[in-house]
Amino acid sequence: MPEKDVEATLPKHQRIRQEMAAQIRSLEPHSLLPTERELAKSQGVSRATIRLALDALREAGLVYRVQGAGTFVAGPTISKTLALSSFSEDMEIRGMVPSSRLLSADETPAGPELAEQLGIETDDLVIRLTRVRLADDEPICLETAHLPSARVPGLLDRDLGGSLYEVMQGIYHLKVVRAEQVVRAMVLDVGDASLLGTPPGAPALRMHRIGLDDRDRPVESTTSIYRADRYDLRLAVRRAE
Amino acid sequence: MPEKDVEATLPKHQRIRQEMAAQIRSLEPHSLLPTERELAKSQGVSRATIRLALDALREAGLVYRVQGAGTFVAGPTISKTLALSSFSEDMEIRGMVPSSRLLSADETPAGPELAEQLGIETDDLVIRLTRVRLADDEPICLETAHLPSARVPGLLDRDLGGSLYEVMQGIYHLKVVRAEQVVRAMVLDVGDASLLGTPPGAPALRMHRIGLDDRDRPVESTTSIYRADRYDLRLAVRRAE
DNA sequence: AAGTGGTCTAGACCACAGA
DNA sequence: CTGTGGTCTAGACCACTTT
Repeated sequence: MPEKDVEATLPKHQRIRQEMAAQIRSLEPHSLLPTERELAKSQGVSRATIRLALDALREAGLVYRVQGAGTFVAGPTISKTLALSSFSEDMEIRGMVPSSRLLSADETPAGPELAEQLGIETDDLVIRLTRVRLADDEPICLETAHLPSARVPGLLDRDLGGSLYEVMQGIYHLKVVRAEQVVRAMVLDVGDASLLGTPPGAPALRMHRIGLDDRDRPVESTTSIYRADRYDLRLAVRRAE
Repeated sequence: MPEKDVEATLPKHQRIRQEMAAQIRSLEPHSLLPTERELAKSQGVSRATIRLALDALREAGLVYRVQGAGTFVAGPTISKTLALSSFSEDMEIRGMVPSSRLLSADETPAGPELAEQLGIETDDLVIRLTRVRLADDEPICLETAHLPSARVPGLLDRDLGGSLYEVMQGIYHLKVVRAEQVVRAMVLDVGDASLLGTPPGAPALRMHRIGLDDRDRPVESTTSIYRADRYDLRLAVRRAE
């Protein structure tokens, strides 16, 4: 029962954050929350701990604070703060069933560009996976991932039909916690269009991602091509400062 | 001289954050920073204050922390955390000179869709601005903004050739601090293509934004169409939690 | 074992909003 | 004015790594 253990060892501010998040969903936008001092008292913790929880809720776009006035429930948010997510998670959030069709899986020397992106040598090996990603059995995305072979030994022998992130984390203890993404619009050529089941010349979103682990080391360089008619990118952005 | 006053009234953790950000830029990636306790001592503040500064630096992607080991300089970041920015700011960051060609400016009833987005009544008035946005005198983006007339009285009589956000903030004290964006790929039709100086059928990024002020009230609904060959979207994303 | 960041406490004063 | 969130202190113990 890891479930209970995890909950038991959760820091207080995270537990409080989760409880409050659940409650907030049932409140009207712009309703006033209890004051930080009241929450501290009722939860039996210090105000600093409550502030940690509220900070996270504000970061997630669930509440906003007005100095001198109080803390309020935010308006509805269609999108999280563009949390980094895998294709599988992304589709599950949208209520669809993700699947995958493997087109190719091999190992080659990185070459100059990938070596630079992944922080390895030009002739170090990388594993290259090309997959069609489907949601509810409809092709949505064409994805080519490159991983440094040294970080994922034996990956090619594993089941590659599901979430790559889950395999990376579960088997290799590789957690992608940060990524740099570049998004462009493009039109599909004949080859890509046929793989995605669209007419050639249809628009698509081309996303390139370099994923970094918890020590800021690059662990993936992935290019994804999404059908524009089945996919959009939703993001909540906040002013810096 | 508001300059000095502002600096003088800056909270300590923000001042420390700025100092450290400047120093970090001259350090090698993955170098070890002083410990939080050392920083607290050398800056003459408490550890909690140092942590506030470091939290902001981590949020900005400049450092990462490893429990038990220390705080380190992050690798180079091509993109900020997709800070919310206006077209003008966006182009200036890319080292280009932004300008604007006004196509139309008028006032109409909101209608059901805009009313819903802006939280106003269907027959409340909105100001609609359509502009071609240029960078270094080349058309980049076709932008249609809708603002609730009640929030920006007399806007149509002002100079609309520059940053709308600057006018909103400077004249009307409207600060957009948060936005919901939806990004899609599209192909340009004949009309849009000719305004942007591209062939019809060329790809473009279509971005719709609802901007919210510091009290979470919608203040703009804007659609921007960017030439794919002159514009990409760069974003740094982090894992939630 | 020693030292790091992660969490938490119990206070305090400040700047600001609102009646 | 009162009460709010914003900032800050000076501790303490815990979880974790060992650049």
